[in-house]
Amino acid sequence: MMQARRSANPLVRKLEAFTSLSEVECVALEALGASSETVPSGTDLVLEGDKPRGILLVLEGMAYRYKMRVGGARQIVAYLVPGDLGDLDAGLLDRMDHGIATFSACRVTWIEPALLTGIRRSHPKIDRTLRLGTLVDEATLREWVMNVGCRTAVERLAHLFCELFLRMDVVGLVTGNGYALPVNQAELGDTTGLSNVHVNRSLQELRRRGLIHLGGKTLTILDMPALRALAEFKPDYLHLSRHRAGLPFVSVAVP
Amino acid sequence: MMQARRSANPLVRKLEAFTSLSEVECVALEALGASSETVPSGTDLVLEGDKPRGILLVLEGMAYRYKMRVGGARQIVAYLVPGDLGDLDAGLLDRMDHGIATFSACRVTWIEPALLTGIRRSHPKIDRTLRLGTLVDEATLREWVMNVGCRTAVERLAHLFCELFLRMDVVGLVTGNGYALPVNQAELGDTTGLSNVHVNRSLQELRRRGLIHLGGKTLTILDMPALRALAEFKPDYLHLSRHRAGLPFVSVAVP
DNA sequence: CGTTGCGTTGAGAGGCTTCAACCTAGGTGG
DNA sequence: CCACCTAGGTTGAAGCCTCTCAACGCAACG
Repeated sequence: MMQARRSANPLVRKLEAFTSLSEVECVALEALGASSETVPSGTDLVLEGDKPRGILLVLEGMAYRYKMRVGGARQIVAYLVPGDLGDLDAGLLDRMDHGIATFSACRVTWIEPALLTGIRRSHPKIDRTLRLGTLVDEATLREWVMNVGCRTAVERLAHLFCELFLRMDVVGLVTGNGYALPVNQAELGDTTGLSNVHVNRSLQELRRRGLIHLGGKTLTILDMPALRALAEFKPDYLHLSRHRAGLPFVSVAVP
Repeated sequence: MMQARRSANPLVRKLEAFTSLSEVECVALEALGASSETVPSGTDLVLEGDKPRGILLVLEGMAYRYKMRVGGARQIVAYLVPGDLGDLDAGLLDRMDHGIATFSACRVTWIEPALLTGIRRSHPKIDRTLRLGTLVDEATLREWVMNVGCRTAVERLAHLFCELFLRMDVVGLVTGNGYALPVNQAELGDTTGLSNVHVNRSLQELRRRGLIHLGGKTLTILDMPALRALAEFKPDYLHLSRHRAGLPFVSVAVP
């Protein structure tokens, strides 16, 4: 075994994509996932206007941040996959300007701000890496503005699938070039600024070109180079220095 | 005079919109703008792929963050107005995933990361407020995803103008419901994901409805309530607790 | 076995883009 | 002082990408 056994805690797995952690640091982080709760799909974890309570950590499942228009239109502004953490400094805000809900059943935990602060103070490397994670979240938002701002429907979906592939791979949730995507077509529409009808047609286009297979809430990427080329996907904004993001077909299971 | 004289440093003015600063804290911040350089409009301050050098602070003028597509299309993903700071933790990144350039002639300064770290360590309130500023930057990005994702052309422009009004007002750069907007129609298009032609027609629509006046690089808002209603502008995401953001016509000059 | 959620398909409408031309103001050089 | 040049704003026309509305299929489920 060249590689150390990977932690069961997705936050540890994610941070290890940015840096190498010591045993002590891993243990400190593992404690964060100790007590967790499981919520069904479609649960509102945070409502717009709420006072933030603790820092959300997703351990299993997929969730999303969203904003609503008065007419009922919804814009999904971020996906949360296992290992993703809510805003580190959420405690500074008096009220949330957006909501968070679950795509699928999720195992989540709410971290006491003081607890996290303590860990960050006693483990500078963890602190640095968490702050780096925040920068990546911001970079991802910029990429999403780009996505809805100047890509076509097919390109937007392709880009989303490329991004999620890497983010899921980092936490070891890609198997055989596929990953769980418990998101229906209407939700993909709210993500990409498209109607559900047009999402449907664009997905057919991606399938017809032999780029993806999407069924049973699992997305499989059949031709990663072509999908990346179509989306003009440049993974640098995810800053996964230790992860072999440049390789077209990256999988965790490596000798 | 009920109100203390406002600092000449826009960063101080901005932070005072979030919290009240002591004399000592103000002095510490003022030092950051001591040495500045002036750059002409159209200057590339940071190129995509660059290694970040210092933390950018805009003192005068307007700049923007952008990303390019290979075909030459450009997406502007953020505006930087006086008082706006680049990423606090930019030093953590090895290379920038986006560029920064100036709309107009700008006075800027590059802050030594160690200097800023020192100030943050010795002044906890400044530290908190700067981190709050980062949260607001992120919230603004989410709002921009919303803007290009699910608003019409006219609504997108209206929303942008409402947001900039408040951000400029916070640093005392609104006079008579107008502010400097040194951005041409093609650039507004790259901001909102529209063609320059359609920006032109949408601006005409806003003028025709008597909502704005735009000429000579100055934007004047003629009917703020109507403009806000059109854009569904809810200023909460800017978290300007101390600023009277809720008022339709806010001006700095107050008895 | 009806209901419900979700994917799929068709047809028509509309918002926005592209291309192209033209206009205007400001700056520069002869 | 005027001719020219350039950047940027404006307008028209044609087309297409995407939306809306509506219907239908289908599998899961009580």
